[in-house]
Amino acid sequence: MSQTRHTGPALAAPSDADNRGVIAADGTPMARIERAALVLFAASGIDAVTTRAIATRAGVAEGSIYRHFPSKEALARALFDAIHGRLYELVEDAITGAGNDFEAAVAQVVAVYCEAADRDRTLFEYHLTHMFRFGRIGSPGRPDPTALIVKRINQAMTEGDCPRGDAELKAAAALGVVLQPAAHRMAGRFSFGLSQQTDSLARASLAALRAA
Amino acid sequence: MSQTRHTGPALAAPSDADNRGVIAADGTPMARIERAALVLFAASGIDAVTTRAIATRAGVAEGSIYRHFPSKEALARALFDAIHGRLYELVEDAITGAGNDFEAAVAQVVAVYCEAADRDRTLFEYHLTHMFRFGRIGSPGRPDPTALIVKRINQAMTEGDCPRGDAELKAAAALGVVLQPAAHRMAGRFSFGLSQQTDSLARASLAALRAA
DNA sequence: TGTACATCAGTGAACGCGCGTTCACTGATGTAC
DNA sequence: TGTACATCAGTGAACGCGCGTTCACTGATGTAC
Repeated sequence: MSQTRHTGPALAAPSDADNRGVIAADGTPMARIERAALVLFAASGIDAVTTRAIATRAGVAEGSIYRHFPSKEALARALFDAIHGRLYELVEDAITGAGNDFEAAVAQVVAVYCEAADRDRTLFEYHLTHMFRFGRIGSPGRPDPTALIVKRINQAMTEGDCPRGDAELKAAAALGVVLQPAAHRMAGRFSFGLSQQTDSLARASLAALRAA
Repeated sequence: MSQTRHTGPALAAPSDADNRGVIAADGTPMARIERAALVLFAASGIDAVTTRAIATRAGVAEGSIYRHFPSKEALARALFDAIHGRLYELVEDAITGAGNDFEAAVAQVVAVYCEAADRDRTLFEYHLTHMFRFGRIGSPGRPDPTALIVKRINQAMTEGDCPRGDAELKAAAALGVVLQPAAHRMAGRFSFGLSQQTDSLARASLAALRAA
């Protein structure tokens, strides 16, 4: 289990050597390249963004991008992996922290997603819109937040905390309760913070989980 | 309200002159171009697909694409609008068909999405993955299935069929219960038909709706 | 401390490939008289 | 019915722009002795 709790700037895991600089908030050229790429990728999608545009926004020469990333695709993947891995840690902590209390685990996981969605909206929306591109299952060793949730649901079913059913389906339904509002906010359907709705969404998520 | 019910091949609205040929199943070059583009767009995203690839798969010359669509982007948009408009009709019919029975309305709408997701998986997944690109709110006159759902929820709240709350949030949560499983299936997390889970998802959707 | 050298982030011009789109042409079909 | 003409889907070679990437060069920093 990870040491880092919900502290630190943005979603970056502080003092994580493997993720050095990824989405860090300091003003180094590398950080500025990452942030510029993130903002543009989130707004228009990876393929619609040129390395020219990234460099301009970051205030560096185009060639500088290639001092830090082997390709534009690798840059995009590094950004995705940073947020994806961070969510894995946060979900892991949330579930572990709730111990045997299933309802608390659900509430904590929902809180993790709501907070992540609010804390760094651009990063979260990038994650949301590029799950289809990078989030396909099957790469072993790849952190998979959903798998943690599925595992916890299976445990809850054997312990009688949740009606039996397909755990993958239940996990998807429960996650959808949180992620779809994030998607709708992104589409301009509403604008309030998801964190304000944590309780409401936690209840809805649990209800969906049990009913599915 | 539309005349067409859940009949006809795929998701095409039969005998709809405005959507002539869009996603039609006949073997005309135009239909083959649309189908080829749809399959490739759904698999790799619009920007990663070349007009070369579309033409090859459709068995036509590259120039032929431009006899039917002014640009690749317009082709992509036509495909999106076809499924989006079709979903609007289906949701409209489902809600109208249920009359004053709110639970039935929820169940019918969920059934619409499950059936659409199974009937033409490629088309539905294209819709799902390109909502972020084409589905931003704010274009007046554009059909908006979600708006229908929001309206029905508001009605249910005034009639006492649903606890009060933010209708947009409730709609998102309820939709997420169905769409996230579709996304997870797409990501390879499971493979069964969503139609088999209609009852289960309808219950979960209603529960989320009430709890949110 | 001073000198020589290695390393490396950053630059910006240049490259060349691949892409969306165009265009002159063809043959089939429809229409006027 | 036959002839002349218009329309239009389809072809495939060609175009040229824009893109991701490369590369020779610069200056700053670190290190050996």
